[in-house]
Amino acid sequence: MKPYSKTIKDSLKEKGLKLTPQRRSILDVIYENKGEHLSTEEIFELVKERCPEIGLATVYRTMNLFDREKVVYKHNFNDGKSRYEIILGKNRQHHHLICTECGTVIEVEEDLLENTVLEIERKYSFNITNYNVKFYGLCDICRKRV
Amino acid sequence: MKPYSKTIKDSLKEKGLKLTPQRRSILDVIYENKGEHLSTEEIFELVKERCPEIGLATVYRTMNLFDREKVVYKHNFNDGKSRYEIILGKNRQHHHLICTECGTVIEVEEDLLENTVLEIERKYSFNITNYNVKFYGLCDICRKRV
DNA sequence: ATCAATGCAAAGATTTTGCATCAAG
DNA sequence: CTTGATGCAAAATCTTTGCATTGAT
Repeated sequence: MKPYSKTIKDSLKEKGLKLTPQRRSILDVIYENKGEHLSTEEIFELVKERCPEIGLATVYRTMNLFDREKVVYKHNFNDGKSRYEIILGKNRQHHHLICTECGTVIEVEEDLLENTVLEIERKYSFNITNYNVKFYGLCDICRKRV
Repeated sequence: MKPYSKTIKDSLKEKGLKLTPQRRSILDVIYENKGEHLSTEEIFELVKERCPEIGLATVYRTMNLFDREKVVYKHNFNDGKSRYEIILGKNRQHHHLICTECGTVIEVEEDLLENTVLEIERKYSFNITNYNVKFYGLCDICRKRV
């Protein structure tokens, strides 16, 4: 049993939703690629290897479901498509450095704003469940090249 | 003369690009709506009022140009379209609280990570030119309602 | 039996592109 | 005149939806 299965299955069942073979395969794929930021099409291709009858529309529907249920985080790196990252255990995202020259995305693992969250919540009367930071600039290679 | 015109015109000219009437009108519109996050279509509609012959494709092309030239920041609030915000003077963005229930976007004016930027730059060998924080959660109204 | 989930194809929406024309240096 | 910019329409993407069918509970 994959480490995510129990909790996700439960939280789906609570809402009368099912963990179908298709959804399980998608979950497996995004778990096994937890370092990547796969697009819907890429997930579709990978899932097809183990579940050839799946349709692209199902992947789109499932990713929307997983986004609503906070199983994944939906990223936008300005390449025209949504990209997804599984949310594991701790409920906060990690963050990204995005090179504006070559588009490379580098993960940042720090807990950047844990201290600030409470302050902002109070000041703006807003209940923060997650946050995400994107840093834009030049990666090491492009800085030397440009 | 609008306060942005000088610098932007210069930085365009340096690259052999022109500040045409269409581009100037777009600039006027996004400057006059600096509190908003207008979509391309919305910009198009507003620009048409003062420049009726403009085509939608020109607005798309111009917004891409302005994004590359760092005249605007291209936002994604997961509503299916890109939304733009003019970048004025100080080169850092402000940040946003996004309600996952109703989609409301609230501006956060704090300087959140100025102290952390240098640290991250060193640690990841990355030259940060801008950053953006999105906080997700429930706004005051939705928290009471849901 | 019921109700959600699926696959497929069609439709929708946003964004990009090809091309002839226009405008400025 | 040369080169970028424009407008229009067509094309290209990505994403959603309608509908008949399937599959669990």
